[in-house]
Amino acid sequence: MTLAEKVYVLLRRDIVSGALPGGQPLRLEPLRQRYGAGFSPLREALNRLQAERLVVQAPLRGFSVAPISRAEMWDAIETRITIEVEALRRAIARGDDGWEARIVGAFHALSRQSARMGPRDQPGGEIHQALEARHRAFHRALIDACGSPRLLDYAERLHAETERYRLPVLAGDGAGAARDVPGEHRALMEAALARGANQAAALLAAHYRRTGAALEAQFADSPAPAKPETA
Amino acid sequence: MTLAEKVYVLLRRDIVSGALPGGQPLRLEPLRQRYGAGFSPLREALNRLQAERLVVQAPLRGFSVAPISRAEMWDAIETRITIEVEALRRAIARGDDGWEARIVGAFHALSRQSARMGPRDQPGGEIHQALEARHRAFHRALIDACGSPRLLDYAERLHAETERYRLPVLAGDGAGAARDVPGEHRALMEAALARGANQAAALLAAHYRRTGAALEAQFADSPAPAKPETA
DNA sequence: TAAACCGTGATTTTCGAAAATCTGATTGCG
DNA sequence: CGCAATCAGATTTTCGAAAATCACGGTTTA
Repeated sequence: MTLAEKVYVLLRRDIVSGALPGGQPLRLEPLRQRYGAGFSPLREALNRLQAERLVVQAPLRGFSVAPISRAEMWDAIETRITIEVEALRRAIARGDDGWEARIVGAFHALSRQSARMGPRDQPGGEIHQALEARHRAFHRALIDACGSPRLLDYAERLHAETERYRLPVLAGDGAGAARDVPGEHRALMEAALARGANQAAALLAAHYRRTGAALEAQFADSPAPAKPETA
Repeated sequence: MTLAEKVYVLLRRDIVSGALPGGQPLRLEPLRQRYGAGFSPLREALNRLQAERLVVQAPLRGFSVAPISRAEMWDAIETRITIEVEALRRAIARGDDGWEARIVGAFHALSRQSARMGPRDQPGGEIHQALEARHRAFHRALIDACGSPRLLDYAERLHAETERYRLPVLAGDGAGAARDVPGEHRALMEAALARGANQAAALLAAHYRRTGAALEAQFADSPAPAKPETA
């Protein structure tokens, strides 16, 4: 693995996790020290991330982390729904026994790790990171049999974009208020295994929209959503 | 505009037009002479193109133009249909008078340039390039009011990917055999203006699938689609 | 006073050399 | 004779310096 690729992975993780918050300028000298790489691999990684909408570049004024906003969050979520619903429909139409088995397996692993999470586990901790990995693996397993490398690619990118809004919020406490996420996952799995395309699609869309609604709180204060009146 | 960005635009054009054919290794020293740039801007451009699926990188073995194949072509086309149909539905739901006006205008400009094309115009010539630009502008105008920067982004990328299969074929003669492309465009425009979402979606999908079918001929010989039998 | 002009320092961008790695052919050995 | 090890040339990747550009504060001028 080349150094440029390592830096790409690290930078991506730091942006998605929120360690590098939206809008933050990415000056090259500090990045050089942080990631122990020269200008070339750094700039290569930044250019790749720019193509993924995680970084923006202002010519001759450098890079910065792509800003976040309510509108951007919803666009990422709704686009993700468009992509993943289509992929899910195709997977339901094409998936074989192996596809079903991997869904069941991924759901089981997710449930186990979910049970392992205590209320005192850090959002960045090892237990939680494993949970995130299995959550991602479950959603990926659902659409894995869709047969389209591009849909899977876009799904992966939109996953990263939406995680930028979810992961930092987990630090707060009242995140999953009155919501049965494992139940949603189970219903989704059962609809997929029963080949109920319409129902699975509706469940998947509702799942992501509910997450989005729960994440709206973080925008409650400054970047106003509605029309300005007095100020 | 930085040098890296210029190189990106040039490289992209050369790949989409087929001047750099699929699979061709992109050695850095020749690229350096061809585009008059050092390693850094070249590699930055290549990294961006890699994220757009126009270039592939083998670590420590350099870059090459993303290979083309029947399967890749259809994946690009079907993904494009998924994206643009969704964007078109949203545009039809949201578009205002300005959206309608831009569609009518783009269609008019496209028709004019289409009439201007004689049978002796080169595929790379100025007249034909203007036609391509207006064709692209028309399809873009249809979905411009969708309100989603990501859908428009993906549509743009998939447009580039599919053009890789269409542009080189235009050099041959029997391309648009027995096909009324302007008529398809007109029907599409009329369905969009009439806010017939389902019909417009069907017309758009058929439009792209028909193009794909016409482009299948180029794979007739060597990269076989079905199972190999004797050889 | 306000606006335009110009240094100065910081930052990005680009360059070409140096280091690291791969490819292919040759040699040596069992 | 076959196969592993080795070497030379080609290529990619990385580095840090040099060039280009920007931001900003001070100065001059109308």
